[in-house]
Amino acid sequence: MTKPVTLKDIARETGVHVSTVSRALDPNARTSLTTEVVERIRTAAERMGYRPNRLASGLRTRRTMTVGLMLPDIANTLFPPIVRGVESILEPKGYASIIVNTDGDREREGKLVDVLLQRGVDGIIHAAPYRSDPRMVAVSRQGMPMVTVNRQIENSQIPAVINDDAGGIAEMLHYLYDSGHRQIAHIAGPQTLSTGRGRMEAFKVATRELGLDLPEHAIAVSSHFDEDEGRRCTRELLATGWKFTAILCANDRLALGAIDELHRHGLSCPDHVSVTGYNDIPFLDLIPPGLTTIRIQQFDAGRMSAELLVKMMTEPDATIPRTTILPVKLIERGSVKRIT
Amino acid sequence: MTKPVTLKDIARETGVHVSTVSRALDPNARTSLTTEVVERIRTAAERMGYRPNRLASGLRTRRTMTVGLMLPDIANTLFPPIVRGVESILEPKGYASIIVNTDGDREREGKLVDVLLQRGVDGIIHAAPYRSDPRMVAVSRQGMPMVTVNRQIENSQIPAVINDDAGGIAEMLHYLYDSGHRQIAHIAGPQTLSTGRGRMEAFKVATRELGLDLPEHAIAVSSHFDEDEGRRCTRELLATGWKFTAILCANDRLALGAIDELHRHGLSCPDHVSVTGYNDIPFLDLIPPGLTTIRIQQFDAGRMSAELLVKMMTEPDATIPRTTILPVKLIERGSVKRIT
DNA sequence: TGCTTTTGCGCAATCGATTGCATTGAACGT
DNA sequence: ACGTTCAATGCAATCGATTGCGCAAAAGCA
Repeated sequence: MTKPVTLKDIARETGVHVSTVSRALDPNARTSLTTEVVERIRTAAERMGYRPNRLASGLRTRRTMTVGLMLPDIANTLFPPIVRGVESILEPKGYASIIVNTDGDREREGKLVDVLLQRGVDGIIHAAPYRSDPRMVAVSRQGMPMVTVNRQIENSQIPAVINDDAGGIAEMLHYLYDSGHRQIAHIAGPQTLSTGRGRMEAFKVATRELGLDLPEHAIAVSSHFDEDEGRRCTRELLATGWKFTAILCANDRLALGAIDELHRHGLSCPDHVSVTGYNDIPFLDLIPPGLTTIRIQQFDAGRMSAELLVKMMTEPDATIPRTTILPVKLIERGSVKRIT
Repeated sequence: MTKPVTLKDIARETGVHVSTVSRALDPNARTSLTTEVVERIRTAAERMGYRPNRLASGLRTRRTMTVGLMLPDIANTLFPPIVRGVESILEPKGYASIIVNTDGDREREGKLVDVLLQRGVDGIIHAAPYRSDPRMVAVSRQGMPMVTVNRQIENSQIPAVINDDAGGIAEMLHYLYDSGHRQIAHIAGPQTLSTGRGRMEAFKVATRELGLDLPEHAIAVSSHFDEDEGRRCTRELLATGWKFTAILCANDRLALGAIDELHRHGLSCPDHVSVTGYNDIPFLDLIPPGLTTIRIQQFDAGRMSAELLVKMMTEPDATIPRTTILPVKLIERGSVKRIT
């Protein structure tokens, strides 16, 4: 690699000291320097193709202008829009981000946090925390600016940007109720995740408020937010013998699995059973019968989490909202049938 | 942030010089040190929770153990699997990656390369280059290890890991031919990209070899690999009045757009017109009529590109294949109808 | 004009880890 | 027993940028 131009090179070229060059190139501290000198240095820097060495400046200032972005899995379509939202704020401000995939594995999460710390990130945006996540809480307590997005760590002071799960689930349940459904099953997400737990709690609250008296086995709990678990939980529900007319699923992939499993049992959606999802992942509108779901604002959630993080990194004493809840929207498609 | 433990801290604690600590902790250079000392230092380091500062070591050694990963858009489902493939190699070796999204914008690409250079990346994996991309070629010429994946920069020495476009297109065309189709249109990808250009050339070659005599306007060229352009090109094809029975599209999203546009004109796929895609993006099997397409190996492409890059970074004199072509596979679904 | 204040810039330490060279002490050979 | 060799560790420079302090010259003041 051709040796890059350094401050020293510019200093030699312009006949001044490197500290002068440093000051001349610093847009903030350009105090007490002749404009003539500043101009001379800046043109020289430009001409020589100077690019500041972020490593060196990071070492000295203890600010690397790097943030860590922890995801469960970038290949899960839920997360790329969050990433873009985050970048939309960070990149213009000069931050670069290191993305790591935890695969929902606590041990990996631990290793990856270490990786981020070794690289001296200025802050961390965590889209894959567990409801209880002592390690991340500890890192945060040590003073590392941190925000969670999409999920949250319960009983912690870590700011979270989440979607209105309670509102979304309630709205969906009312929608099913208004469509005539009374026997409504729920395929819940993993109870170790705030989204899985929160949506299940919301389901219980909302059914109670509606006066629905559902059997104990109306809820099947999945261990992963994926199609296979959607299928397994559907089998579990069918095996109870209970005659439900709708399944409210904690996310879209569980719902896709549920629809598939219903078909295998000769039950069609929505003719025999209505199914609803959550998140509104891409291409859902093209997949028959068109999953009725709750659209969440992934990009905005990413954007807002980055805004909060920047504030935490640059204004340590600023007041940061503990929880930011974004509104959601019911998307009506074909997977819910009105019954009488 | 609580001050991290440094070599100096360990040196003070164990009563030796920092250079001794450095050597004791270096798995390679642990030569000529008493095992007793090494052991004492290593346990102390462990106990104190030492984490090496990658910035400092990178500054000194000029190896940051960081690579840049340039994508068009992480939200495009084609790319996350490539990213995971890349990480599967880099992460275990201690590399972190900085991901940037070019959005197919040359100016942005330039800025982002600068960002990567400032951060002293040891190498770059580029999944979003143009067929002609002088800036990236220049960076490569300066000695920056670089590999392109999925696409390639033509007339350059930059190693590329790509899929067998010629083979895939030929296979698909033969498949259509064998299904009785003779009037076959092509919606080509952007001609500024090696994939768009290459697949179109392959289409021409393969039609010639089959003795198909297609009209000039059998090919509609898109400006982006997306649904809207698929629709526009389909309108263009329909407007010619030529009676084609199949459209071979340069990628899946163009194909989805094409099917949609055909429907709007009262033409169904595959009953009136057969349509084929390329890439085999997720959920395609769930979208009727099931797009017949070519499956490419994204994860493996990512993995191999990372393997090549690692080799370039660690063995500067190693021989690196200029082009690595991965096999593809035709996935038969319902969007092609056999005609007589 | 002589003294104080301000301005403009250089000096040198610093961030944490690495590494060529110097040094010390012990082992070795004769 | 004494010079030589080698093993084990210390010393100090270095990577590139930043920044508190200091110094000299210029400006301001009476």
